[in-house]
Amino acid sequence: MGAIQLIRGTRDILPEEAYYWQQVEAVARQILNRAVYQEIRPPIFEQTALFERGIGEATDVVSKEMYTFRDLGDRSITLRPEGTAGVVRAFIEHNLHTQGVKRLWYGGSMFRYERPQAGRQRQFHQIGVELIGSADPRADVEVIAIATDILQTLGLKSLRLDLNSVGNPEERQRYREALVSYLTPYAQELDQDSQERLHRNPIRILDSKDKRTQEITQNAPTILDHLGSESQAHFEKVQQRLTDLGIDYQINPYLVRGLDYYTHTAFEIQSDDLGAQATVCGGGRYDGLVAQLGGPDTPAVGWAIGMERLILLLQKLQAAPTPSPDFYVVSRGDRAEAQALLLAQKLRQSEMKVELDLSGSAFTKQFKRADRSGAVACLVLGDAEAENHTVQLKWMASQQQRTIPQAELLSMTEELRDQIDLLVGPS
RNA sequence: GCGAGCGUAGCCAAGGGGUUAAGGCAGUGGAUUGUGGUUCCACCAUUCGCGGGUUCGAUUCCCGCCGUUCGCCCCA
Repeated sequence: MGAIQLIRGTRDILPEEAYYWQQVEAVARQILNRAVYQEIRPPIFEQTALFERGIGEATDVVSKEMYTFRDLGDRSITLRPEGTAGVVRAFIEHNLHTQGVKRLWYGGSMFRYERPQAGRQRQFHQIGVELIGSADPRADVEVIAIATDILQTLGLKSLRLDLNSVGNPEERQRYREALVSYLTPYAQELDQDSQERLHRNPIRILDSKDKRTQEITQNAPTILDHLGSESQAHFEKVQQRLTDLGIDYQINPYLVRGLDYYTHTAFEIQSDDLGAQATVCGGGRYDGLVAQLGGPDTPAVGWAIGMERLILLLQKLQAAPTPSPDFYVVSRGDRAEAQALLLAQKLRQSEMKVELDLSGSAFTKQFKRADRSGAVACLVLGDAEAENHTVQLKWMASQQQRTIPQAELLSMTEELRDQIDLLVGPS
């Protein structure tokens, strides 16, 4: 068939699902507002070099997952694979560091060329925060607390917060060497992937799912043993403050994040209900990134929530309500139809929810649809009503019906509102 | 990028080398041309993801492609 279909790894968010998106956006907005985070909207595409420099050329994201192309001016353009790099670029470009500590949030589409899977798409959406300009451990805790607040307010339970410190670059380098020398004698026993990672990215071996590899790494040195006293103090403070706030976490020394810019605190919030793509929220501190991208040396911490994954969880928790109008307007005959349209418009302007039947079919059919729409009441206009400028108001549940002048109906919207709220509750 | 499973209507599906491709839900029309939720009737896939092959004949068997699901990898 000739119909054009959507591109692999993309999805249409249909009205039923859009309900959940709006719910998440509303909750997130509210909680971010209270913490006085401001929205920032960088472009969806940037110079390729931004991501290469920011995320790291050797990372999977940059080396094989970017949507990169040349535009007509022969510039290398990349659709953003994550949000932090663009936000930091904007932070530097507009000298936002002159404004002290900046608390920013963003939302929108990200693009990665990956094999689609449940909870993993090529175009996906994130909401993220960046707290730029503070090295205080309380900053780490603040952003984590915002994330857990959002998730909790949405009703999500049984999520795990995994916490680790990846130290500073020097500590990580020392650790890397220690790990390689520990693993090298076992090289032949490691699984295929891990053998390849031994020199390219040994830290990743720690979260291998291979059984034998896991046995070997059981006794491997951990990053936590290689932290200097400052890093250690920072990490301990973060833990202490999390505990103060009553936020449960578990230390996971194997937690490694895939983007190069992370320093010190790294964390993930995971769910058991998502299969292989368990991470709903991931983030951490990135003290080197602002300088790395040409700005003043500025510490920062942030996270991103995966909207699709979050919504998968939400959908398991609660069904989306179907929207139903206050009034369903039934009409037949030219004059009546014209008056019905006008009446509907006026009622909407008085903040009533009104659905107008456009079919022109028999009243029986229109009432059938009115019933299915879940309307609280029907407004009926036929030839007789059109003639007298009246309308029949029929309450669906009680089947009580009376004839009212249209002008009167419009002047009693307050009472109608009260009555509807009484019947079905405020919407 | 690799491995495995799946692909019959808007949704859930039965079927199986030979022409009528079950059924249910939803939808549309009617019984009921001015009044709903029940009921009854009718309609609703010239076609079984797409392309090619085998065959007298394929939706059914084979191959390729596409999509999707699960896992690996990676991450949100």
